[in-house]
Amino acid sequence: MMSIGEQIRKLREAQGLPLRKVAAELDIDQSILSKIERGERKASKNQIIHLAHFFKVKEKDLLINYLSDRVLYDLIDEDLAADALKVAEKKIKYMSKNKNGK
Amino acid sequence: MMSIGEQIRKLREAQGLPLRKVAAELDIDQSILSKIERGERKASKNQIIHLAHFFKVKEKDLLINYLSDRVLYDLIDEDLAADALKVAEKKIKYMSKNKNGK
DNA sequence: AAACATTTTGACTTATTTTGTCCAAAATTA
DNA sequence: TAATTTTGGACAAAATAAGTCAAAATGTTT
Repeated sequence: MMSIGEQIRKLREAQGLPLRKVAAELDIDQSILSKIERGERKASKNQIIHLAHFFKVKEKDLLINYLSDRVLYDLIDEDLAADALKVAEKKIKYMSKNKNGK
Repeated sequence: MMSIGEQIRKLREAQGLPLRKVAAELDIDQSILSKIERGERKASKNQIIHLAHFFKVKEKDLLINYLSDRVLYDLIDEDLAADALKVAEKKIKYMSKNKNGK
C-alpha cells in the first residue's frame, strides 16, 4: 500500500527514466511531476490514465490508488474520517442498489 | 440516510423557519442556502458547525454527513468508487495505527 | 383572484484554489 | 568537478467556487 505519488515514482524509477522524460510525455514541467510524486500536488485524472498507458499498467490499478488518495485528502485532519468513510460506503451501496448510477 | 442538504432542510422546516432567517444567521444570501439544501452548492465546514449550534444538534452528526457527501462528490461517476473507498479505509487504518495522525 | 411570503433561477462579480511556467539552487551521479 | 537530475519558490494563467442581486416561480392566506 502506497500513495499514488509513490507508485508513480516507483514505476518511473523501474524504467530508469528521469522526471524530464516522463514530464515531457505528460506535457508538463518536470517540477510539477516531482511535486506530484512527492504528494505536494495532485495529478489530474487524465494524467493518471496517461501514465497508466505509458507505463503499461492497468488503468484500474492506478485509478483506484489515485481516487483513494483524493478521498483521504478531503478527510485529512478530520478525526471523523473513519466514520465519514463508513457512511460514504453506505450511501454508495444505497445509490448503486436503487438507482442506475444517478 | 440522507444528504447533508436534505438534513439541513429538514432541520430548518422542523423549526418552521424560512431560508431568509437561517441564511441571515449564516450571513449569506438566502439563494445560497437554497442551493446548499438542494445540493447545488457545497457548504463550508464552518457553516455546518454553525448550523449544528443553531439547530442544537450534535456537531458530529452533521459533520459526518457533510464529510461523507464530500467524499462521494469526488467519486461521482466513478465506477471504481466502491473500490477506492475500500482502499481509502485501509490507508486510514494504516495511518492511524502507525502514526499519530500525521 | 389578489396579495403576500417564500423559494428558485440565472446573470453577473469577486475570491480562492489549482495548475502551470520558468529558473536557480540543491542534491545526486558519473 | 562536471554533468545530470531533482527540488523549491516566485509568479502568471486558468479553473472553480462563493457570493450578490433581482426577477420569476411557487405556495399560502384572506
